Amino acid sequence: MIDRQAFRRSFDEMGKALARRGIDITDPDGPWCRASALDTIQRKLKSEAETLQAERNRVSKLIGQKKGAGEDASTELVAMGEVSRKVKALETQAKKAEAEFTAVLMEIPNPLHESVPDGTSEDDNIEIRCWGEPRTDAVPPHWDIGTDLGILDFEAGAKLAGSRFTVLKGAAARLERALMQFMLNTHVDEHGYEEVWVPAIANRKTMTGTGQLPKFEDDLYKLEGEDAFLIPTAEVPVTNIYQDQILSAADLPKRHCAYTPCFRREAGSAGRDVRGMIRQHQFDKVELVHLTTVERALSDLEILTGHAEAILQALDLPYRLIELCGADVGFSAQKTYDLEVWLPSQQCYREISSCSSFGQFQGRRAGIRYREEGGKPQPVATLNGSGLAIGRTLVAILENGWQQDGSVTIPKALQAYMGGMQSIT
RNA sequence: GGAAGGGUGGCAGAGCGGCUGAAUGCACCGGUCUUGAAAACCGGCGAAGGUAACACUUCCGUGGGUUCAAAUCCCACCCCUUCCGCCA
Repeated sequence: MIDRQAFRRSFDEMGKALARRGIDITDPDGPWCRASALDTIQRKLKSEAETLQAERNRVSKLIGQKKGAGEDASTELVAMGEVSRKVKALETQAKKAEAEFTAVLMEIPNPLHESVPDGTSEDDNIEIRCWGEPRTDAVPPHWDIGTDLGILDFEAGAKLAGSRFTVLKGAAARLERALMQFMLNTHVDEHGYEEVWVPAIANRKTMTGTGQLPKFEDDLYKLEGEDAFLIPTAEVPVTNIYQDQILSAADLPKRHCAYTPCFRREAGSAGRDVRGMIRQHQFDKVELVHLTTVERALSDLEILTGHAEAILQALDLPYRLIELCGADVGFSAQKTYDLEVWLPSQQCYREISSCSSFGQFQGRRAGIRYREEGGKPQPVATLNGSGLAIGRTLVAILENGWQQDGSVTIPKALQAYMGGMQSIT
């Protein structure tokens, strides 16, 4: 959620930062203009209600004193009966206006950081750097590689659950598990993360805290009969561990990594990546989450991104780092880097990790605050990134490790996790 | 799912219609004392909105209700603990 103070005091600046996302800030029916109008109404009603409340409090105290002293207070009692009715009516109105205002604020995305490049589509994203040598020879798509080796079974996945589900068998199942272990171990042992294990179901408040709700309910799997959802990413439960807490500045930065399954309805993705394992309704991911100070947010983003890159490098997978332009940065983020891994069958780079700084946007929504010594509490800055998406990593290994004889070479770093297996045949 | 108990400030824990935004202890901050520290003593110390600063308003799980007045009484819901049932 955007900062209310800043919304009023830096209205024009913030509007400009939002306009760079392609949002029309002059549309009177748009959230930006509506928020502005609702704020005025809300504040007026609130101040009217407060004036009357002050009167009621003052006289009620007087009544108490008079009664205590055995004096007659009937005049005040009658007068306050009337005031009390008015207060109640005004309070209700003010509360309603405040709720409407907040609801609209919740739908306004995070203003972009000034360093984010301009752009109108993903074509305007900027390549920052490349790593590794992309292979350019003809490589079959991973679904053929996996099916031929008998380790990916898309038909079984479809039978069990529907399209966009896959069954992994033998070496593929083990590879999935090996990747999970390898990634967690690397982040814990080499990058200093504290590992957490969290629920894969989150309630509405938690989903709202990180920004998935209220706007993106259609992307989530909702549980029948409960106000709870399957998590689309570990970011949700891990960040919200600190929901409604005040941390000490000395506790920051907090760095957590977590493995969870992730569930996405992919409602708007009909026809995209229908074959193979690139876009699944359920996939595994190891996620990196930072809670830090406002000052450190941007520099910590570089650090976090580096931790994700380290995994790709250790697996010897060619990749590039791109910075998303204004039009492509997600709702809650202020700045985002994507890591894209080379897929030889498609002769292009595909997203395998997304690392974002959220500034105080999530901290404000989720009520996660920190206090400098002797200072006032303020929202923490949050960051997160995939470290990495495991299913897509598996795809990348199958394709980049594919040999002419149909076998797949396993990256050295994973061989110990595979029981010494060097290649899948 | 059934029964009982409970949700109060960073933590622990009183309060159970007005003098309570909340005793007390711990933690924390400032001071006295001390070569220094500890102890002891003195003072301060919740959050949000609002203000130039005050004032003022709101917040004792959440939402309603009763009352001139609610942390305190009533209703509903949520969560936690214990016991029973079921179960990996």
